Amino acid sequence: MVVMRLDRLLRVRHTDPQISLIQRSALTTLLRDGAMTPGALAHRERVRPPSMTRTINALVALKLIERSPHPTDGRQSVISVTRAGRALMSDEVSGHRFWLASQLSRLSDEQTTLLRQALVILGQLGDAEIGPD
Amino acid sequence: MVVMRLDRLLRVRHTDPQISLIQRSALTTLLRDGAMTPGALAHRERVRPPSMTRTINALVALKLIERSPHPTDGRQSVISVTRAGRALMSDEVSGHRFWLASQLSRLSDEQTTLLRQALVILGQLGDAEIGPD
DNA sequence: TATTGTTATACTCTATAACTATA
DNA sequence: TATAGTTATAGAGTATAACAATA
Repeated sequence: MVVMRLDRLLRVRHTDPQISLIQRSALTTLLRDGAMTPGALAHRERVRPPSMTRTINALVALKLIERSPHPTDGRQSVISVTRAGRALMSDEVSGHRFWLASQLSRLSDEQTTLLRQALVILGQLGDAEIGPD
Repeated sequence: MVVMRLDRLLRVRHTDPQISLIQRSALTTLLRDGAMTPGALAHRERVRPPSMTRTINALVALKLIERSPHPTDGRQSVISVTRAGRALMSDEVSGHRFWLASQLSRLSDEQTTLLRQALVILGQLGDAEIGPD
């Protein structure tokens, strides 16, 4: 229940409408783990390929990511973050332009540390059925 | 990002289709905080009144909650959980019938304790702008 | 005139099924 | 024949705007 309400809160408080939170999530994964195919990205993001196709199309239209042909398999393509995409994410992170940042700044160091550890556990829970790939 | 992916995961792994997770959340709030008006419930759940109207209608149709006239204000109504609603939630909790329970059982005691503390902090974060009411 | 709640409508994100192209 | 990806379509959940009833 807490997770669901936080999710709704994040969507509502997401005051930078340049890109949606889903798009941001995909972009973050691409930056963290490097270029990958649409299928791999869908897998990482825990959505089905058609859902990822829509997100990819939106980000391509914004020129934040780009499709390149796969070197060996003509069916696949490789998605990578453009210079503009990196700039956008860099701006957002460095500028602390989000409601979330101000909320987190209210916490004590102990609480921040605890949350950091909890996120690791929760992330692993989410990854459990997927594997490190 | 972790919160969003957990939210998607919970929706996908929600294997008991008797009621949706949103309906479950509303029911949990009503059980925890007692009967209240639709407006108050929408406020607690961080959704707008029209969204809550839909959830309430679904739960009323399932006879899990019921509307009663407000004692002093004819515009409002009071939503309370029915006997069937209590029974459903009781069954679900005691039966540990969810994917989530099995996932959590994989964790060590230390991890469980840490998560429990983290949920308190996250819950307060979510409540910060709303107040104890 | 203000407030509570509902109805009407539209948007976002997700999914399954069907289709195209390549392996 | 199987796989990767896209397109078509539908469902769930949320929002804003407009409306009805009551304070």
